[in-house]
Amino acid sequence: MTMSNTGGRRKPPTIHDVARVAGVSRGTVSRVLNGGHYVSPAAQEAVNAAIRKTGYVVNRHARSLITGRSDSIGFLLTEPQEKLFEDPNFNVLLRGCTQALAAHDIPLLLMVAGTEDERRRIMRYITAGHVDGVLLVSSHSGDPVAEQLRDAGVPLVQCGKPMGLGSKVSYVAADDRDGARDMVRHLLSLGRRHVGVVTGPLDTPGGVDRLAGYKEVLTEAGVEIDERLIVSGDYSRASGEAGAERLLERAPDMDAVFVASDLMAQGALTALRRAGRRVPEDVAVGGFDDSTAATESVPALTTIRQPYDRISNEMVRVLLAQIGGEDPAAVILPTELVLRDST
Amino acid sequence: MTMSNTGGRRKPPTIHDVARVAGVSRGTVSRVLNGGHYVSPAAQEAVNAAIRKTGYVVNRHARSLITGRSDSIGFLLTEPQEKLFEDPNFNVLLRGCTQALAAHDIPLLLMVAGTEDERRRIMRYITAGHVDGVLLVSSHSGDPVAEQLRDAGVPLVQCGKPMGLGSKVSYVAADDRDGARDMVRHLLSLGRRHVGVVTGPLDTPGGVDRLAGYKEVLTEAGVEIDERLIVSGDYSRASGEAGAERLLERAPDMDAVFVASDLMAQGALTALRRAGRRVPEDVAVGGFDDSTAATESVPALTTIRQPYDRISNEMVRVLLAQIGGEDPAAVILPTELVLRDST
DNA sequence: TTCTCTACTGTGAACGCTCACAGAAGCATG
DNA sequence: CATGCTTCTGTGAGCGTTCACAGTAGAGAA
Repeated sequence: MTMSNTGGRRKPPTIHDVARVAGVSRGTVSRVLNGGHYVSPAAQEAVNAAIRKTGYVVNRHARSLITGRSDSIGFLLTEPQEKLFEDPNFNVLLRGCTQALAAHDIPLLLMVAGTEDERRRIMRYITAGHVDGVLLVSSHSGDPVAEQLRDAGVPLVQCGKPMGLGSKVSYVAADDRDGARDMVRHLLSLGRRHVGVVTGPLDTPGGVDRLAGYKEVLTEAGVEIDERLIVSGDYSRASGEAGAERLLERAPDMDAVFVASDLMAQGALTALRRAGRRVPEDVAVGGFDDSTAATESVPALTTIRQPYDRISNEMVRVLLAQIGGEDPAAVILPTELVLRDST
Repeated sequence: MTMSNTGGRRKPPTIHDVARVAGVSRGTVSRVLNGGHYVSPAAQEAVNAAIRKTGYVVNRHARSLITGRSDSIGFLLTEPQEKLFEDPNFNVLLRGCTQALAAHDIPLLLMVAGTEDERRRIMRYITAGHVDGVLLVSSHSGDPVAEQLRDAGVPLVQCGKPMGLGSKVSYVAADDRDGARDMVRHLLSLGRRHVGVVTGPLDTPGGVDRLAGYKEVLTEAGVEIDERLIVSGDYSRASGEAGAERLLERAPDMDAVFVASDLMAQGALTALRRAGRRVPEDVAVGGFDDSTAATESVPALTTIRQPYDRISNEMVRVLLAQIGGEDPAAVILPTELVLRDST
């Protein structure tokens, strides 16, 4: 007479069971589980065999209860929700972080703070110690969440350079300024001299740095900076379209434009097409990000590749280091010019 | 002389602290926390006040240790990783599930099983009871993961109809067949009679059902089914492009095409443009999904809207019900025809 | 009065693990 | 031979909850 297995989950084996099977004590099993120092090779072996035999998996709740660590980390997105859907980079980042954490056997908790209500609940959850650290993604980068978390003593790494420089918060970012420089240099090298720019939001470091790179290269090349050729956007498709329209209106002789995100560049292409300009013959267009939008556009966008795979890896590395007691760190990664059909 | 706060996190208050402040016992606090039955109004009040005052948040690890529940659920994606980046619907689904779960105060663990190795680790994690249930997204829907989880007694809801009908697995899906019918009827109503189709993968129910809907409407309308007008794709942009190319080659008189995903439809637009066909004048194009790809295309795609917000809500609802002891359930949601510029 | 029933409250035990400590065994040193 | 050191092992306590149980108080019925 055997019990039927169907339906209910059977109770999983505990550290006790493993100890019994291996013929050792709980303590020894625990030591094997946590690095195996001060354990004889024989015991080590016996315990591992018993783990395999019983199919034991550590109960993380019991462990966390005593260690105070949760051995899980939060991926926090504080964005109006449309952003999540619009930004193709987000996926890449999320996937990268999941993978990097999986290598450490650390689960990722996804938290989206769209509304004020969600924000409060999430903050309570985090500060209650239910995650060991937070990977923060938020583009309106004066985000109070970062400071709140830092003040609560929660290890934190932000994606992208934060606004308040004084705040000691770790971050990982691409080199926006240098990327912009590369792109504008490239446009100049094509012989274009009336180079417009649609910037990102100028209350974010990314927006500011990309504009700074643009100005720097023009000055360096002896091209006078023309305020008519500078308009600002907010990284959305629509703002790219509107921005390009305004540029054409103000400076019809524009022969190239650096658009500070691929999504905006897509919008700019639409506006240029509507105005009867050929790309790249009449106007060369340069984007930023190398997102999926860049390859899907017609023509495909010349753009600046942000190394999102490396960014996610670095974010995880820096966060784990910080949880391990190290000081906050800033990492800036190089970008790369990707040539396609729009220039 | 006060201790500095900076740096370390202070120890959070426990249920003991709350009990002391409220002047009641642990048991009473616990009862308030779990629904408040058999608690006097006065005690109720005192406990709530004490919770506010102390800033108490329940320690989920301690709770889980004794209840056996984890009060968290897993969002499992078993896909080759490119899919994650390509599919704009994935974001919508993920966001929807996060939100629906947040309403129940349940954290979502994101798990991506790209490699065989990841798959094994994740299965061990899940079957060890570290999540109470799983939301499964996988397009190659003969996925063994579903059966494995079901056999392990893990509550499970799949997104999209699973292949093996015999397996008693919950799922939530859009009405693919009916959506396809609507689209093809629409194309016929425009006076088109040479309607091609680029199907989804025919080893998936979605692919099969959309094709079935197509055939059904044609037959119903007395239009003979022409095998030259049927090619199959795999939902990727590239396969849509190749598919449309093959259709034009085999049936140059094609005046409409139903493409079983927006992403493929984008590819089809590229192929049609290259072949010198105007859309929608020469060839009307209908997509499927109403993803962001549909509005970003030029021209914007007429498509079939899948109610992803409702799908995610239903997935969560069905999963929680199943965790609560109810039987597996299948939910099929209606689609909607969205008219844009491509037809 | 005495009993029963209901509404409420407190208490000890347990969940599965890690940590600190105590102790044993082996070996070299005084 | 005692002493110290290193390497290894077992044991009790406790992490913060929930749960089952016992118990109290008050109301109504006999």
